[in-house]
Amino acid sequence: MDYKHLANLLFPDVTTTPEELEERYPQRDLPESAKVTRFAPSPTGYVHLGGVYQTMVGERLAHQSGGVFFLRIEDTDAKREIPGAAQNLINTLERYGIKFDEGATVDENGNIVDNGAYGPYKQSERAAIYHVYAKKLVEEGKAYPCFTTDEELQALEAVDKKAEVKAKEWSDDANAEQKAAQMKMRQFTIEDVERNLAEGNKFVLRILADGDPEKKTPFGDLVKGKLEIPENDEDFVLLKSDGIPTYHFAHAVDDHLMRTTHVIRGEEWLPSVAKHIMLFRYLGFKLPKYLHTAQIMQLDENGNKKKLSKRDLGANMSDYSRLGYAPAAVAEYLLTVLNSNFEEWRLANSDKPYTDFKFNINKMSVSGCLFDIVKLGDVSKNVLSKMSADEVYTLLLDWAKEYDTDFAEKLSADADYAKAILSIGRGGKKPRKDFGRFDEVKAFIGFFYDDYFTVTDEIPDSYDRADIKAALEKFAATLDMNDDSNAWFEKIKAIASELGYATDMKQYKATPEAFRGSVADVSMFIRVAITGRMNAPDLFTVIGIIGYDRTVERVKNFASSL
RNA sequence: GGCCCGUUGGUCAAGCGGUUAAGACACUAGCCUCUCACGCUGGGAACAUGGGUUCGAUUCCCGUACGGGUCACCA
Repeated sequence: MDYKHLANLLFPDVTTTPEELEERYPQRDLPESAKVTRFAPSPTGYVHLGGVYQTMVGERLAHQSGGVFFLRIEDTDAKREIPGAAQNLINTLERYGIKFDEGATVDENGNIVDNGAYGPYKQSERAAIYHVYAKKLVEEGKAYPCFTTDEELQALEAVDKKAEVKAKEWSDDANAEQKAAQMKMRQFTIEDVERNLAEGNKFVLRILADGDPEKKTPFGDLVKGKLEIPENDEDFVLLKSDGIPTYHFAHAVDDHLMRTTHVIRGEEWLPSVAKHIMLFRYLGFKLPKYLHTAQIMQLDENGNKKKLSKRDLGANMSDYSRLGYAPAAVAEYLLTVLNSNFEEWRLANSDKPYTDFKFNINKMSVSGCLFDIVKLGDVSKNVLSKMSADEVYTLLLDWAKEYDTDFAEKLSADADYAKAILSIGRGGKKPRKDFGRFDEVKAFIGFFYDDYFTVTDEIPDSYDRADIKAALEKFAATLDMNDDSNAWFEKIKAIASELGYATDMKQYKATPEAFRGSVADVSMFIRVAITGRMNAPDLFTVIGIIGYDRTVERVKNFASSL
């Protein structure tokens, strides 16, 4: 067959040569060790935790090596595309400190535009480039047109839609039928092609696979290690009937032309590497290094692991915004899952930003982990406890503006007051860790605001109401804002003593029957009166923030309610 | 069903032929303490399974079981 002629029939408009493209997209001028990585999502809507996870790997690897990290939008499936998804993705990633050096970006009008010399970075705009290589493959007899329609294929029972296949179960017969159909598709003449073209029939371009699945190719994955994969013998589709490439073809052309050195993607791509190896070989491209990441899983109702999916809490990055997790907290959690020595590093470097951590491919896990929101909570508490009150205030206010506007108004009405509250127990070697997310904050500090203050905890009946009343009245009468914490507490001890409550806890524990209670109980009366709760941060500090008037008012109100 | 990958406490995981099998989260006992949070000291809890190889296997090989992935003109 005259492949040259065939190629011209199929791609009459292509005049560019592969050599010209090589020149247009030259080798990057970078040191040998620099890694060029990319994130290549399809804009199908929400941003998945797994996407951020992969992004962190690519970003770290590129930037730690002095390389380039770029964004490519894989919008080759128009059916699944959601408007605004790319913008949302870029914004979300930015929240998590992920910045691209190059690639698709958002301009001031909110449009996706190119930034860099290796574009276009949207695959939908690269059709002409793919066609250059498609034509080359046809010329070399490595790819061929297939005019078989979807319906015909299904009639052959060769290519079933996934749902149908599942319904009737896989069988060896189905595999054999598929193989037979493939052999049939390979049989055609130039005349067939000319006739189909003349009739205006659409075709897909298929690769002419020369692999033998009985033979294995050694393949080194950066995470999985040495693998053996059977050669590809499937004439998979390169160009769809609309002339847009499939993932496989686009991956080979784009990552070659964009000079990607390390392809980072989910392990669901592992079964496809045989196809990619074949494509790079056919095209004469150097195979990049591959790093297939394990997936983040979730337990389903049967107790089996399942990929964390859309409906699961924590899958969608917007969940973290809504719940009020600080981006740094999510990032650090991801790092604990990504690199097994991150926690150790964190312990030894508690005041450094997580970006100082040296990411190491060898410390990545081979198998998928279960998403653990409890662990996230712990990481988050630690992260928040190390922030300054100002930082927490800013983050909290941002969250509240979106999810609790009333709270936001109160926080911004008196920023100094809010910051004073958020400063309680902050700093020092043993900072308080009261909350891990911003949606927990209001319940914790609400009592500082009169509108939110209510008495929720009840003082047990075992305490004499007259004692409580007396203690509170004495407390209100002797409160002096000039006292330091010692003097202040001495006064409480005095009150306790007057009422027959022990002032020394050891003594009280030794002989509880000798007292009506202890100074801890007296403190509790005061605490409930002022905060409405049995549990709260250090009372002296709380009173200092609430101030004399409101403290006394609350104490008196509570006393008179008894 | 074919092919590929995986399997150390409830979870995340160190380990890379000889260890009392780290650590973190969670749980739990206690200490500290005006309560809580923090912190500290303890505790229970693991190498899926059967064969090899070896003086010796959690570590190496094979099988089995279980789990995951994949088999589209989706990525």
